[in-house]
Amino acid sequence: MAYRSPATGGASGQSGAFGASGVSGQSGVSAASGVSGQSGVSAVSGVSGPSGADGSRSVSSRLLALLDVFTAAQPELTLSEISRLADVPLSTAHRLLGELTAWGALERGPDGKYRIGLKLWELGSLAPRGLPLRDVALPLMEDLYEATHENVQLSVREGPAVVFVERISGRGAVPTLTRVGGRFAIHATGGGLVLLAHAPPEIQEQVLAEPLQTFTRYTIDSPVRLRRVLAEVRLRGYALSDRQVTEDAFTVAAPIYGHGDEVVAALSLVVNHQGAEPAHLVPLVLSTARSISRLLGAPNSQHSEDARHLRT
Amino acid sequence: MAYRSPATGGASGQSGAFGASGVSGQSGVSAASGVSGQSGVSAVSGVSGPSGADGSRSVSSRLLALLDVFTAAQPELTLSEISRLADVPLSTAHRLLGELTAWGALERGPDGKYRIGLKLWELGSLAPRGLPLRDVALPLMEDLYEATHENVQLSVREGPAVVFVERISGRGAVPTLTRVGGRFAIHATGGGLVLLAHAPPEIQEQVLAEPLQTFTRYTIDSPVRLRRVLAEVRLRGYALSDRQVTEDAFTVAAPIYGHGDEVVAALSLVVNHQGAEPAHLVPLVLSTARSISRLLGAPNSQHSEDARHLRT
DNA sequence: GGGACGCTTCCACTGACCAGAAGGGCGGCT
DNA sequence: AGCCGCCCTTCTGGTCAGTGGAAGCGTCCC
Repeated sequence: MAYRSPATGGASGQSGAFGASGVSGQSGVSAASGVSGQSGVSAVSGVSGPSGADGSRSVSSRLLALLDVFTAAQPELTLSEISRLADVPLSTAHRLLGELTAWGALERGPDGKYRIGLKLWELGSLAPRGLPLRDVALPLMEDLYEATHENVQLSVREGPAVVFVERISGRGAVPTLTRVGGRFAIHATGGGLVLLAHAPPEIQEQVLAEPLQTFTRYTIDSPVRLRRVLAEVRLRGYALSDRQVTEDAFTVAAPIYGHGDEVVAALSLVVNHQGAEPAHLVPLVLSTARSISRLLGAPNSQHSEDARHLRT
Repeated sequence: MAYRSPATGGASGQSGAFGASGVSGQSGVSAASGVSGQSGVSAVSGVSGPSGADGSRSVSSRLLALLDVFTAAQPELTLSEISRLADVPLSTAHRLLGELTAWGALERGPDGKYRIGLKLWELGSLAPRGLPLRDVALPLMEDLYEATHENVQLSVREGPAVVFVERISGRGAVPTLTRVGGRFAIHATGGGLVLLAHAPPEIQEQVLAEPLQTFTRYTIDSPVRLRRVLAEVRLRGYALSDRQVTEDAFTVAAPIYGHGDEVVAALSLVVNHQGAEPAHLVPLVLSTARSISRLLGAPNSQHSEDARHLRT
């Protein structure tokens, strides 16, 4: 049985939010290796919530734990590394990894290391909030890119974090810390602010209740200010983020609506903060976002009838 | 050396027709009517009944079987649909799906249907042959797109099939049948021919031994001709595919090399076959492919030895 | 040449998983 | 309206498949 104390060694829990690898400062808590519904990063002490507090038990959770150890920083691992990180006995890990490999979820390189297999990538590409969304948005993102040659990003919300689904960045554009498939703190990025502003109240409160990680001296770090900014975002219909992630990036972000006029994603344009002209950029982003919403079938984004023929 | 690569060994498994497995019964069969080989390249056995066979034994295989029922044609399924398709008892499916959902591999929509979750998409995005490859290639693909405004595609080989990893297509470009994350018959597409030409002999023989699915009257349908074409591709260093998939598409494809100068992917440009000028397009594709190879660290693609420091 | 490390295989034990059946809600059909 | 079928959810005991310790072996590093 699990004689190892589960909690103490904070290092055990890996998964969690792997933000930008290079970012200094305290790590983003992570934890939450359990299976409980809420990826409750917040579960700091608080309510006991004994259900599933500890250890992976069932086969499936072990299987998933094995997959969970793969991160952007460590995309290739050996058997024993996986066994240690996932806290699964070596022989069990060996067998399960063998099954995963046979199925194609994992692949083994010439060096014997395990890596995520293409089959899993194919499967993941079926996620409605992933590629299908991207497929609709990409052509219009291309247009925005060609018009500006800046960073164009598409992001969605996953719990209290923002996940980047697509990104176009020219060589001359401002460098950003984001990566497609990567997570980031929701209160810092422009797209995150849009998504948070339209998130359910409980999510907002959850974010507001936790310490706000800072990246630059401009990063929003007080709940009061964040609350005010969110209200502003809702009011104006777009978000601005001035050097809140890196010292030279200025972001304009707008919401993208789905079938039921709920916010399903955010479109953001990241430019150099020097010479940025919000008055010029905001209409560009807003109109592109609206066009994407229309393609997604958002009622409020349907113009009159002139948009009919734009459907593919 | 090192450890044996289990790659092709017993990978047969159930490469299960991933494409349009018309499981819905009903009248949906029409699509596959004309197709002899269907996409089931490997599944030769005509055992239609649920009798015997059934490899689902271990828990993990059932878990994976549950995931395997999601296809591009059916990205959202109910519990009982999944149970039927995966041939897993209802209660078992219910429990396993619950665990998958708790972990984030699946999500449930407001209608209760299951769909692939964003977490799985994030995980899949770590596949070395998926996004990382894409991240390197995309900027150069962008350049090629801006120069031509045609379809630019990036594909890799997975067993005896070709998988499309990235695709840029303008609104004015020729329509193609491909989809990012989707599979296709390897002998028909331009990128597939490149990948097959540089694939291990056993893969080539496997493809040559099976009936070659045809899409147009120009599709290569004889092993003899395919063999000749492959030799030609190796000799010239690029592949041409004239209306072999659709009646109006002309494709130029070139190999992309990795660290060890092995072919890891294919870059293809799809244009309208009318007015296509291979003499003009081939150098464009070749040079772009070579640039990507160089970024990937392919020795033979380095211009001189001064490129040493480009290695990551 | 010794030691450490990592991968693979084996096998007896046990507790986690499987499979039916029952309960309750929703929507379509007559 | 009422009926009926479909679907989802929960529960319980028996059984077997998953578990993991340990040993064998190859490789790499001191």
